[in-house]
Amino acid sequence: MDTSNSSAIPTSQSKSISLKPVNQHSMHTHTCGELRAENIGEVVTLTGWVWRRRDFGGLVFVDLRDREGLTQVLFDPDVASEAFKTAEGIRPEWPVCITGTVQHRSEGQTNESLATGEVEILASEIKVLNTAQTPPFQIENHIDVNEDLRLRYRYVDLRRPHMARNLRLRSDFTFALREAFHKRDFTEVETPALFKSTPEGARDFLVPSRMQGGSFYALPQSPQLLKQLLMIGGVERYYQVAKCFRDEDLRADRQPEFTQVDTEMSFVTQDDVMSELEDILSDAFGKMGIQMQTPLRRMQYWDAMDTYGTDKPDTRFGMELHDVSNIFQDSSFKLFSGAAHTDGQYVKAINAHGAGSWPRSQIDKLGEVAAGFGAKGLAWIAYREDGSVGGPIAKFFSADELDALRTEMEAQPGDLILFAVGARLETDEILGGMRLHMARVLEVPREGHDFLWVVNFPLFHWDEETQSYASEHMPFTQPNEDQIDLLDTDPLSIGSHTYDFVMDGFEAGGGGMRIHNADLQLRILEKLGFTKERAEAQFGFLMEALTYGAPPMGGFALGLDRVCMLLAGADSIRDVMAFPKTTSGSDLMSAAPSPVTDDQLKEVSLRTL
RNA sequence: GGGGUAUUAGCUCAGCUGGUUAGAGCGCCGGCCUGUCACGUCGGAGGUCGCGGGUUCGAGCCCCGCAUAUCCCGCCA
Repeated sequence: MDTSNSSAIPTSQSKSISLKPVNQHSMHTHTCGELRAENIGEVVTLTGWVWRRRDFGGLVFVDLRDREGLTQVLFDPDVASEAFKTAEGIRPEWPVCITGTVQHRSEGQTNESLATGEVEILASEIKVLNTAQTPPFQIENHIDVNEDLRLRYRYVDLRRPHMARNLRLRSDFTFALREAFHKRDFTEVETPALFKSTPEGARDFLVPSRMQGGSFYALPQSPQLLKQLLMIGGVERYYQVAKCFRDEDLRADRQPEFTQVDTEMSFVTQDDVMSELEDILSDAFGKMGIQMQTPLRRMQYWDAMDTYGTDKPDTRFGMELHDVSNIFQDSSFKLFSGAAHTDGQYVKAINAHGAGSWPRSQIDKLGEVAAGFGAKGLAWIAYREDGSVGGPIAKFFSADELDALRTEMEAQPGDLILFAVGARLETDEILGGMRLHMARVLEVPREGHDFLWVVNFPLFHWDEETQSYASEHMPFTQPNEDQIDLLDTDPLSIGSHTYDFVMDGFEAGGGGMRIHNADLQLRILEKLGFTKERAEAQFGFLMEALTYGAPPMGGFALGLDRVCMLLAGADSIRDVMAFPKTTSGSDLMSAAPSPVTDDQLKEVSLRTL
């Protein structure tokens, strides 16, 4: 969503990183964002694109735009008749080179919304460097353009000031991270983009091998295995700005290729890694003008689930989940009292402030929303403005129950209490989803940025579909040492050395300590349903490496695109990527993916003839 | 794989209950204009109403299918 005003000046977000070029070589003497009153009298040359042209017949104004901003150029036939004639014929988006004298604008004609608004250039010469077709859409922030058109003409879209600003912001933040890592003696190592297919987890992008027909590389889903091997290789402190590839369906915050700022450390404890990361992140965010208080809050996984209904809570607003099972233990409403008396069953609730005055029909529609989060129905009670209690199930509750509920939920007149009944995770996820939905609909304010760790994820969860244990994070995660005995008796209760970095309700990064013992790694893989043979075929190289003196290690990966999206205030990571793909995985500009020739297929043994 | 929304001029959109020649703003082209800055003003061009089928005397509008974009669920160790 474009919220910027019409002043079309891309500016770098980060104040502390110097963007002033040193010994810059180019056709111009100044940028279009640079000239001020102190430059008056100087003869300057600017390059850029024609943004707007205002032709007064006897006088032409041109706003010249480059990535730094806008400068007004004045063409006066009495000063330069050739240049004036040329200026009458130029059109928007033509690249031009203009030479002239910086002068103060006429009395009362300065433009305060423009950084260069005090001055203008009285042109003596203009060189047309190229012409341009009328662009498919106008180069303005405040125009919403269809995504397909923007992507088809991405190079035009990128000229829009907010897009230029986003790319600069991303560059600044990436640089700040690199600086932070580098000055803490991390080594940046590039790992291969052609690697082995390890189809656990996300689907791999496959690359057929020409030299070994019938065999395939895969593009890495992350450098996870490679960075562990780097630790075994003695790198000790590694980082990389790494492209990752996952062949899964897209979302506003998911692209098939994306960037992680990946890191790993050796001879460390979990606290060592988290403290180091806090230093690095607060350093980098600080350079973007964002204060991050350290140490960060650490929230236990199950606390996050039970209180916010998600493992990536946005804690900038309340509306927490409450376990109200006790209140309804003896209720005549059997759905509630039944659950309250059953082990592992809960009655939980959230309070949506202000939705209690909604009309019945609107509240009923929430049931469909809740169904989307797995609810079979949605029970609710409205505390009406007139003091009465509304809702189809209100009649089942005693005055005591309603009072206890009112106290527990801190319900005021006009509040709406939404219930979920069922198993722990089930109720958490339903109400977690409803909490975000209600916050969005009720426009609950969410100011500033919110950072926290969610720690101690379970090692496994039970996958109903495959009827097997599955890693909550990934198969190389170090289990809590004092719970390893539970592997054979109660694996689901084992916690792990894991930490997700949550920013504004997004999973902005995640990491953990890794298994550095080959036997334990094999045990875990077997628990995940691997036979010894398959574990060997898939991860044998890793387990072999672990036997050559693997140090204790742990690390982290930051989702660079998501963080940049949040920093830019964008709605999609597409807006902080230069050339993103559509939700069907197409590049509309180049029309990739596209068919290839039979000859190409034969070369990689995908077609025989 | 499933669900929602959208698709009308170059762009963003309006188009009522199915009824005459499909409109607006911006942009574009041309004229006029020496202080504008989203300049003003006068005029003009510009439409396979996403595509295919159907219902109807008549379809931009109703029905079916398809395509594309987008949001969400599944999926994303």
